[in-house]
Amino acid sequence: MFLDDMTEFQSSVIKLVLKVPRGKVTTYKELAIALGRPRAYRAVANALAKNPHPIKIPCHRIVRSDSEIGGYQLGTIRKAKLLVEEGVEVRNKKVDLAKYMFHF
DNA sequence: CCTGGGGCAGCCG
DNA sequence: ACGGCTGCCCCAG
Repeated sequence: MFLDDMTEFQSSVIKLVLKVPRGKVTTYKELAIALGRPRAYRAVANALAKNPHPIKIPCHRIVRSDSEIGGYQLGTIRKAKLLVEEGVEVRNKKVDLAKYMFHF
């Protein structure tokens, strides 16, 4: 499957992302912490940026710590749309973390 | 609200 | 193998 041809780091990031339920979000930083590399948030973002299956992998549920939805391979607009479809309200490119944040 | 500096896996020469 | 970039970032100032 898609977890094959990628590094350990990358696949471990993907696995965690798959745990985030619909209607919830988490941050790049949270993922880094969950991975035991609290300072690797930038690398986490990169891993998702190159993810080969943006459809099967809900990387749109990963937002920035400052509550901005952040970037997306297929366009920020698309990311916002996907979130809204899942029930996460997005206003001015921002989400209510206190309300939608998923904790590992 | 904007800015600089920090931090890290991947990619490329 | 080595070193210098480059990002779906973060946070203090």
